[in-house]
Amino acid sequence: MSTMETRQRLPAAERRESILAAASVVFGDRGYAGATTDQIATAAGISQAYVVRTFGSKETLFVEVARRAVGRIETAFRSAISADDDRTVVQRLGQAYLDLIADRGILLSLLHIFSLGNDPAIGPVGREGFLTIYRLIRDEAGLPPEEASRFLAEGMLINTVLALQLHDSDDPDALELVTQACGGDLGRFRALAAG
Amino acid sequence: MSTMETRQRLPAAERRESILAAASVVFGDRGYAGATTDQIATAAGISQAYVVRTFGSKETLFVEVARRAVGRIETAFRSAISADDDRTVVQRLGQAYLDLIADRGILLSLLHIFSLGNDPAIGPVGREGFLTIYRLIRDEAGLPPEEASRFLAEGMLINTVLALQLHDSDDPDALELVTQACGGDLGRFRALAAG
DNA sequence: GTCTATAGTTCGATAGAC
DNA sequence: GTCTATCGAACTATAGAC
Repeated sequence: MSTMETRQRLPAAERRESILAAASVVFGDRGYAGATTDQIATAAGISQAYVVRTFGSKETLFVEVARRAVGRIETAFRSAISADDDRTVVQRLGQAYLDLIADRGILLSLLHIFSLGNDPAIGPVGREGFLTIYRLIRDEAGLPPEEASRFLAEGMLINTVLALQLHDSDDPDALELVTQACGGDLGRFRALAAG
Repeated sequence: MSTMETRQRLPAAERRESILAAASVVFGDRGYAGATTDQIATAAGISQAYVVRTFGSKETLFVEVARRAVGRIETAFRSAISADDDRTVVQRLGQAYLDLIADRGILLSLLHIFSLGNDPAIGPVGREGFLTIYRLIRDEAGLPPEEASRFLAEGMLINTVLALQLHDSDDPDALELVTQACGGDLGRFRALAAG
């Protein structure tokens, strides 16, 4: 008897989604060049060849993951902007950004995309995504350029401490820094990152 | 007759330095996994085998580049702290950080190191480097945790717009953002990045 | 101190069966 | 819709000559 459960036959759209989800995690952990289509396939529970077949190439898949990640941020921010409770817009946006930590891979994939501005295929996608987010918080949330810039800076710090896994460190300085980066609630940061 | 100039025989120490300088640029552009020892060798004007021979492995070379980059920041910051002119410490540190853009590769290599916290060999080096810089600006420059954190955040944003090459964009929003990120002097940012 | 040659591995992509 | 098998390219690292 086989220890492997039978592979499921899925409609194309669902299979695409499951591959994108797996790819987001693997790309987030290892970066574009460091990730292999075989690791993504294993994470998605299918064969390596099928991953490539579904998206045409590793590069196309990465770009799709990148666009999805930016789209998730846009959605989360628009929802935060229209929430209109007793907090300020910036507070709501910050909260929304932190919540994205729970979906492992989104912020880390973006970090890797933004670091490859030199790549002829990936660079333009990264620039477009970054500017899209900047315009959203400036024009739709109404933050002046200076505040919008500061907000993005705080986001980049969150991405960095998340990638470095400083929240899992037992160094008191690391925890102090993570606490500052996430606006005070270390426990929440850790819980979201552990998810 | 050969069109290639004769290769120079250098003392080991000098050769190591020239390889490290080349590796810093290539790793900064492509990341750890994306860079090849052959690209580094070409940039350094020597053979691929000699690069590996000199450092034992690509990984060892990358770790050495990372430690050098952190060391450069430490040196620059200590110098800024002890400068003691009419500016504030934060202003001097910010200026010192921006000046590092001129040495192509330092900030970009660091960006890539910080994004690989999950890697068993590279992760610890990244965490150690990041915390070293945090402690320096907190304990030696005397910034309270909140200010130190904000300073690091601004640094991460600078790294990001630099990697994305937004300073070369002709999009007005990109330029506005870079201007904010570097504290107002876009021309200076561009000049430094152009090298 | 530095090179050429190459071994050994890994990886993305394609072909073709079911 | 999904797999197995495999090709060909790219890359790190080693061996050995000069």
